[in-house]
Amino acid sequence: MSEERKISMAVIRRLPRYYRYLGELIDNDISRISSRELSERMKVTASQIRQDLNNFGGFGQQGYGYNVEYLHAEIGKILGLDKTHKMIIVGAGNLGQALANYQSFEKRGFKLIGIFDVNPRLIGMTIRGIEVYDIDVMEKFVKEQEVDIAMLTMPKENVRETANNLAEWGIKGLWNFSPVDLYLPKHVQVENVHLSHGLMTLAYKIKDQSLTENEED
Amino acid sequence: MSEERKISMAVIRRLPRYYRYLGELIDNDISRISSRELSERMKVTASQIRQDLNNFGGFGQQGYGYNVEYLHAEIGKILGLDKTHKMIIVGAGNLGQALANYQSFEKRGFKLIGIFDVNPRLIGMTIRGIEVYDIDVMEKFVKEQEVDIAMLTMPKENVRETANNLAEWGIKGLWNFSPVDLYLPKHVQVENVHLSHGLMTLAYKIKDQSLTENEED
DNA sequence: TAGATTGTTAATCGATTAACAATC
DNA sequence: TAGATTGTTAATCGATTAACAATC
Repeated sequence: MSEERKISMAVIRRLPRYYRYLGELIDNDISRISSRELSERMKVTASQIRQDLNNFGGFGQQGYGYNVEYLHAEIGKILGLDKTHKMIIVGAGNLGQALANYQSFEKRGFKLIGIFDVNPRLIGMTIRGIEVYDIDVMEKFVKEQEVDIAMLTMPKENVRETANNLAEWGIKGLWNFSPVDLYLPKHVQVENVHLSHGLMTLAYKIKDQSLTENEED
Repeated sequence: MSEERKISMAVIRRLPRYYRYLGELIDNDISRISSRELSERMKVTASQIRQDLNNFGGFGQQGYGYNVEYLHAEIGKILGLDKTHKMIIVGAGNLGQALANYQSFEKRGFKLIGIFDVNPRLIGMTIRGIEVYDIDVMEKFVKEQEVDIAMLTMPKENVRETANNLAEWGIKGLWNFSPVDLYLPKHVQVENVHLSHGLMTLAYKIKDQSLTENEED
């Protein structure tokens, strides 16, 4: 069945950045770009850009470069942004509320359809039109709505149990904001945002000026 | 002048995770651990752990393993957590407020001393005892207080200019939460949290089950 | 002393960069 | 056609893993 290449996460993690730069080029009415010029803007090698893209197919044209709009759309498809993802937030505290207010996720097809919390004072509240429900009804909701992604913004004490439950109820991806590592069945994908790790890394960089910094995402 | 090794960012980005696991071991009254046992808990190779640690010196003892408390403290020192870092938040919106409420940063020596915003309705407010100031007084504040780190949680439109200003005023590190890449003088370290990148990566993983995932931080 | 486990060197593996023929 | 730039192979570089002698 066609392609049988294994694409490394290093490559995947660079795609959103390409996607962002290409989006900006579109905003600036730039319709065509060469790997060299893009490499200068992004501070990476042109070679890397061409290698990365060629993991997925030949999107460019010799002597011309890449069509910005087309490449943007293709990378979007690779990332799955052409599909709608139904999301919920578990934990309506500060961080949960902050993320609920992110408009930009919708634009990429990530649709927030529910927020859950244990706190009676938050239940019934509405954030950007989305209701905060009692966590007791989460099982029913996740199963009936076929929720794809859950953002875990709750206290770390309950994260493991909640993650296991969600996995059982058929969730496909967890976006985990707690300082806990989740080990789940492989049909559930996990993406961690360990904020404190980033802060510690920054502290190190401040201390030690002699870096090798390979790349940021 | 002693050590002259170049330590890669791949190694540095693993340190916070070691630090976290060692902290948990301390909480569980485990005072000693071998690289093999730690590797099983963390799902990495024992070899990698020993290699990583030996970049900074021999913290273990043959036939015994590592003293948990000692290793934890040493990694803390490497990361610079034994020093106090003065922090400010620029942008008192949802995300800024969420981060202002993170207690755990203080424990690692990151001390929030001010929050800044342009919105008159937020100025004067207090979050966890820390005042929200008018952004007009930020220059004076940063210079007088010798602020180390700024968390940038403001709208992306103003981020570049603010970052440049902060760099000029002597900031050492920027923790950037906006979908913008900052190119600054090398005496200013930048750590990005591109939330949307993480979400897009998660969408890809959901789509494509055949991963190579190298490692999370 | 015997057993365990590190520190460290060597081997492997993977990712990045360079180079260039293919081709628009 | 000549020039530009891709797609792709080959070379290099770096990171991970394996192996084992040193040593507690």
